Order: sequence, then C-alpha cells, then structure tokens
Amino acid sequence: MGDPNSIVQELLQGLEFARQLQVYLHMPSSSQETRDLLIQKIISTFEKALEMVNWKGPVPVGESSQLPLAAAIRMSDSPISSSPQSEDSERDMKDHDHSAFKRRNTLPRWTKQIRVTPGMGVEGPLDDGYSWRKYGQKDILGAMYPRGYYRCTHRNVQGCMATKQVQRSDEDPTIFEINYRGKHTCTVANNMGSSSSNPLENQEPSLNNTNTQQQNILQSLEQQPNELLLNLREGLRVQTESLDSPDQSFAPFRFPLSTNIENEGQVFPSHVLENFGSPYMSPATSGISHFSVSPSGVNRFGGNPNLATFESQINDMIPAATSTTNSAAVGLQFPFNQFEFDGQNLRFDNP
DNA sequence: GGTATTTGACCAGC
DNA sequence: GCTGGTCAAATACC
Repeated sequence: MGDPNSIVQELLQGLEFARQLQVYLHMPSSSQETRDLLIQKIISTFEKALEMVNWKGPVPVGESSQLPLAAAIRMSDSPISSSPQSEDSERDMKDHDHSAFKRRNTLPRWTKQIRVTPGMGVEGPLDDGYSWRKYGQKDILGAMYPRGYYRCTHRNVQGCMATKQVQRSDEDPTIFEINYRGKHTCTVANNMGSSSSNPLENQEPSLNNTNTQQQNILQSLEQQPNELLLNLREGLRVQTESLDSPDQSFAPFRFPLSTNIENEGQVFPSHVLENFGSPYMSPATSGISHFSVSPSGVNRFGGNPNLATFESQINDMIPAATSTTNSAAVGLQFPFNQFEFDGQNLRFDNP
C-alpha cells in the first residue's frame, strides 16, 4: 500500500474534479472540452490512487492482481443481488477471477441484462451498429443454458477486440445476461461516435449479420416453450444491469445536452433516448433499468415487424441505451467506482 | 461462391 | 483433471 495520505490526496482531488464536472454538467453553456478535460483529470487521479493501492502488499482474496479496490467495490455494490442474476453475477466474478482474467485481463468488461416480456409490440431494428460474429458456444457448469461467444466482425480486418458473451438466466429464462469485453476500435464504432446523427444508418452494413444472430437467439427462445416467450411477438421489456464504463471508456460519456447521446463509441439519436430514457428508468430500480418499446409511436426504430431480428439487436443496443439518459443530472459517489447517473447506478469493473 | 454459424477439439489456468 | 475461452473445419444459409 502506498502512502495513505497520498492516496487520500489523490481521491480528494478526484472528488473535487467530479464536483466541478457536476457543476459544468448543469451549465448548458459549458463546453464539451471542459467536461472532457475534467473527466480526464478524474480518470487520472483514480489511476494514480489505484496504482498506489497496488504499489505493494497483498491483494484481497479473490483478486489476483491489479485492482483490488475496484474488485471489492464490485463485490459490494451489486444493485440486483436479489435478482435472478445473482447467481450469474457470482459466475461472472468467477470468470473475472480465473479463466477470463488470465487471457484478457487488460480488457474492460461489463455486464448487461435484458428481459423480454410480453405486452408490447416490437418493430424495426434495435441494433447498436456493431456487428457481432458468433465464434463459439459452451455449456457452462451449473448453468441450464449454454453461453454464446461473440466477437466483433471487424476483428480480422481492423483488429477490433471487442467481444461479448450472451447467456440466458437459469432462474428467469426471460432474462439474458450479456457480458461485454473490450471496447470497439473498429471504424464502424468510431464513426458512430463521432458524427452520425442516426446510428441506424451506420448499422446498414451489419444488419444481415445481426439478423442472423438474432434469429439464432430467438430460435433458442422458441425451443423452450414458455408463455412469456411465446408472447414475444406482442412486445418486450428490456432490463439492464450493471451499467458501467471502465476507466478508459469513461471519457466517451457525453451527457445529453445535444441531440445525440454517445457512449462507448455509440451514438443514439434523441428519439431513441426518449424511448429508453425516462419515464421508464426509475430511480427505484437502482441499477436495473426498464425501458419499453411500444408499437404506438413510442417505438420509432423502424417498421420491420420481424421479431426474429430484434433480440440480438437489443443485445447490441443495450450498452449504449442503458448508459445514456436525457437528464444531465449526475451524481458521482467517490471514491468508489460507482456512479449514480440519473437514478441509475453505473458501475465499471476494472480489469 | 461468399459469409456466418455450429460444434468438437484444443489450450491455459487452477 | 476440470472448466471456461478460443480455434477451426464442417455445415448452412443467402
């Protein structure tokens, strides 16, 4: 452990920067550059503090290296400990501690949950613009359903190392847990994060790919007769969990003072956020955001009623949709890596 | 024919 | 030896 005073000093500095950022976020006249600068400063101070924490001394049990503080926080602040995901969360921690950690310990990772429920129709693509290619499926010990492994389609061409794992919840088959790893470095992602006002336009090249993927997942749904699932065609509700952004992906957070929202290189037009933001995001959910898509104008993603295409599109879209909001109200709780963001708890896992 | 998915095999850490 | 993650040949789809 480094000098405790120095660590506290760094954390206090980060806290001060965070407060400044909070003030700036409430000032529409403040520049994006200023906010970005503050974000960078916050990141820098926390990196320094974490380095100090790791300077020497053993790490807590369960974490083999790097970021014990973050890991401890991650263990303690799960907002859905009573949800069906708790078991998955434990499994997720196991992954983090062992197999996944040993191979990709430098990649940020975060988990989302989506829930599909009946009641509302679904139209059009919900893609996030990223295209994923399935490269494996594995039966997981203790899990009723297999885990699917996806990587970015542009991995070979552009070296984009983003991957995701999709696994259906044992206890609630309507919930899919999506574990994202790594940030998109592919051109598609970057373009989305820079200028386009409509992410759906950027999705065009990947729609076919995504559709097939969605068909597969839907097929898996349909293979398991379930009234809820059979009613999928009537609608859905999406549930997300563990919104986050790891340290280096913190910067892309651009709180929505303009028409587009951007996170993780993903941009969503305001109408998308209208759909996925309030009033469906309730502070009471504390980390679990419910947002709905209805056929009565609320859903303006398009007119394609092909349900077989939406599920993975949701999977792809969640990272951005759940990390954004129309509100600029941001509360940062330091020194922990948990952010209360418009009623949601955003948590990032350090690798 | 090109591309994506499936699935058994392989690898690495414990 | 067990497990999770990845590879790659075979297969399916458009």
